[in-house]
Amino acid sequence: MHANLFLSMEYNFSEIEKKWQKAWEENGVYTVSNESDKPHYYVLDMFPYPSGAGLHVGHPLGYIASDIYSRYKRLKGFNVLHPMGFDSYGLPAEQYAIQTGQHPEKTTFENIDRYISQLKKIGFCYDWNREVRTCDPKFYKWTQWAFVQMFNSYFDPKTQKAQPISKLIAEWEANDPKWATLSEKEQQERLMKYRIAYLADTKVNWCPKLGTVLANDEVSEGLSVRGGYPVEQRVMRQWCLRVSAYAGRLLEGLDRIDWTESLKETQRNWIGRSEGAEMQFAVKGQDAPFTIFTTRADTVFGVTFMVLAPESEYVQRVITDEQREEVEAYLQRCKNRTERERIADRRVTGVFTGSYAINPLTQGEIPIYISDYVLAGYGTGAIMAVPAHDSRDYAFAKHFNLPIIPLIEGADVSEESFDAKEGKMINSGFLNGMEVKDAIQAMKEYITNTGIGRVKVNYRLRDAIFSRQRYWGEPFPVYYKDGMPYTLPEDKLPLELPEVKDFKPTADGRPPLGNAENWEYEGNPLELCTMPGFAGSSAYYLRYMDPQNDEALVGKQANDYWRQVDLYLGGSEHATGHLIYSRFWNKFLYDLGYVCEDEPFKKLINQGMIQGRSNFVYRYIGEGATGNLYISYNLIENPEYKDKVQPIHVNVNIVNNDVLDINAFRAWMPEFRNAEFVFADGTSSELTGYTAGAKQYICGWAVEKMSKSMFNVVNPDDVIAKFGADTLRLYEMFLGPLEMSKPWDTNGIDGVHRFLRRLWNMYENIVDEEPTKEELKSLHKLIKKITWDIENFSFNTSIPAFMIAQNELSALKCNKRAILEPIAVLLAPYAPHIAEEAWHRCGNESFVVNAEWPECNEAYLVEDSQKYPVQFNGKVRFTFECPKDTPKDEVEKLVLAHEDTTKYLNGAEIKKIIVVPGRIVNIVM
RNA sequence: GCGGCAUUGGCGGAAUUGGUAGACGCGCCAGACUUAGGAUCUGGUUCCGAGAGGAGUGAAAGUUCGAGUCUUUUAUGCCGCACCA
Repeated sequence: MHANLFLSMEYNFSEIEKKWQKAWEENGVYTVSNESDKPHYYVLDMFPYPSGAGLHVGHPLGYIASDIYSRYKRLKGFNVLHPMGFDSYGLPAEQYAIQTGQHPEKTTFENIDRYISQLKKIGFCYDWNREVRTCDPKFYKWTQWAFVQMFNSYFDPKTQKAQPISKLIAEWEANDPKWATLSEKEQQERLMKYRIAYLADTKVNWCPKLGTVLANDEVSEGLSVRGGYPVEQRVMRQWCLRVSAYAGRLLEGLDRIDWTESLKETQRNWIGRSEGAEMQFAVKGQDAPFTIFTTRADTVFGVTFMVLAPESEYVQRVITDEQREEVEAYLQRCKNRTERERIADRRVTGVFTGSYAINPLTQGEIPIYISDYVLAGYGTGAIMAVPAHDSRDYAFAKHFNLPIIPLIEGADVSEESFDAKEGKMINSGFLNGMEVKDAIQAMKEYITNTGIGRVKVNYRLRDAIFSRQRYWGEPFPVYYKDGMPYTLPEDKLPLELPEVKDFKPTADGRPPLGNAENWEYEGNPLELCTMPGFAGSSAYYLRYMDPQNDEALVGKQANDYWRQVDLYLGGSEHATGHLIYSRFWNKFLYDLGYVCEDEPFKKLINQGMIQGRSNFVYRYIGEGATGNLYISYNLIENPEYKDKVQPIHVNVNIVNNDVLDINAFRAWMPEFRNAEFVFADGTSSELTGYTAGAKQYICGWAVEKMSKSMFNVVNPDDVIAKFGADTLRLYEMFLGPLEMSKPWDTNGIDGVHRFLRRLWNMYENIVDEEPTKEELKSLHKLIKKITWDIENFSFNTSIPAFMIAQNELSALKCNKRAILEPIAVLLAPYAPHIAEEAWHRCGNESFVVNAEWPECNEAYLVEDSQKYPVQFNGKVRFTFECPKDTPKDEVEKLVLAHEDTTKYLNGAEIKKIIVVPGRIVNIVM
């Protein structure tokens, strides 16, 4: 009887959460319509790769934040699109399948199912009817479709827009008599140089271990980001996307979107705009000059040699016969060096070609060298070297004993180069006496006027390599005829991924699709490569707007309604990959009129990473050690144990608030079965016979990456089983500011759980009584705070606000509907299940997720003490408004004359008035 | 080397426009209830000091009546870019 009564009051989170998740699903509460009178708002999470390990506690951080914002926007009366899907094509999914010896389709679907069940338990308000999977033919039809559009388009530099390639053909037909004389193949070859998706022989990052080429953002320090395998440079015929054509617009668009400065800066670096000049240098004894790029046109008078990249097309032209052997040896050496070796070993290397260039200003003869410090892919692959004012040229000049001519007054170039762009020019003909900045400008004008060169903007951004010699990706809708590629007609899309006998990658780069039978179109062979992982993720946000549409990627009506992603949440690791490709892809579709916004993501927030928090036990290894005695962390600095203990990672799931569950520890692994302990108070389990309970063993801890080998992975399912989804959601937000990295630390989760339990108790017996002024103040303070927090993405500070309100109201023994009902609404974004139950306990039939957000009435917040000045440190403070430029003594007079002054001071004697015009007045009494 | 961000008690972190630093939670201390406590409740908890009082937001300087907040210098940590001419 007693026990039953007690149980009925208990906060049974698992029952409540199951009940409401079921009710929401059955009633289609989160189903979103494209037809609504309400204002629209689109909140998007970066969709996950469904990896084999499942979700850990770090993954949902961003999802929880976006869910809070979505629910808030709904309560504010918006029609909110908040979808979820799976980035299920590409390397990670395939690597997992290979490692576990299964077909990628099987593992991918299993992983997705697991992800969905984990996500559903957390109580997100996703509209699952709109789920997309990039490996679904219904979805990748539109990835292939976009590729076909890119193949059939070119970038018009005049309008800075993509145009149908038919326009280019029409122009050539009209104005270029040569065009008609070209063969079909020659015409195709010429067009290929303009297409936005094009096939070209390029230097690529080839990763033998993964058996595929990789894009620049998939390679870091010469190793593949995925797996960390070595990457080498190779020339291969590959599909590429002409992303570089959009460099200017990608850069300029950053100014119009609400992203963090650091992320924009990362993209600006990656795009790498640099303003400079291209200049022609004649080669002695040859007709054709070659072109270099420089940002320091002012330093032409100090050029003492030229350098070509080893892969430069100029190289063969300038090798003299006597130098040929030496040069070829050097070129061969460069070819064999991996990217990683080149980066690791930065010793100066190079070779003289035997030829000389003519300095266009001094007419002096300068030697032409080849060195791998000049990159073929940037600028023209050739530079003019000014050792006095460029550190790389300086190192080269010192090594080969070449002259160094200082060009700036006072620059000491005996030990190192002077790279700064400041000072007065010397030794520079007509530039002498000018400031560097003016000299750059003057030289640009000079070379433009004399025809030596022209002003040029260069970008570091390269075209994206779009082929992968892998199985698990979108097939290209491309067949080959006479060695040239043609795209499939649109009504043949999707071209489905075929079954193959062996899908594993090959070390020699033959794509697995070569194993497919009948892989041809009308007797012509189909492309064997597949698309990279970023293909499917580049436009998925558009598909959510209109996921069932068979006629278009996104229907015009749906796109006009939702327009773009209003809020995008995800990790900053996608800054130079997905977030560049998506912006490029969207701009391309915008140019062709398929979407109505030029930028895909209006506002973007990066959630911080959740690191692991590892726990340690300390095995005694000193004198007489048996190997199964463990010393409590607080004792390891004691003389008897210092330097005689060995830290061992212990599973964080058997540690609670750094206290080890010693029975669970003994059961964890056979080697710990007979473990004995020295507890926090110095008593030993051997001596006292304790096995559990009263004595505590304290574990040490450290912040490390969350990984299996450190036994610090925490599964959200376990947290939910123990505390419930609402506690998990609240606690993840409570950990700290959204955008900061922080360790997952379970210490303190009890505090949040306790709060929910106490709150729960307040909804036991609701009454319809008039609230007091104090109760109203608590409520309205909370409304104001929570509203501000959510609008400013400061979710971590909301939880304390709820706790304070709960404390205040339970001290007042408040159980009034007028107070508790709006609190349930305020809580709904954060802890939707308990809020729903509370809402129903207040007597509501509808769902709290459809309720209306309460408005704060400031009148309840005004206190008598706030109407009058706050007194502190002998000063009286209040705000006195007057124009900012009022002189100080004038303000003093105004203050003294003001009726409030006499009222506030209430007869006290004024000793001093401190005035800050337009702001605050302190009056010292 | 270049760029961005951070630094506040034993810990995570508050302080929203320059206005009483340390909210809230954890941990710890004390008490209540209890056979028991890794349950619950109440109170305390920045540091030094018995106290009055003093010091205090990585360090140093500056602006200001007033600085965690603004400026400069500097130290440390994290992240991004890097032979990009």
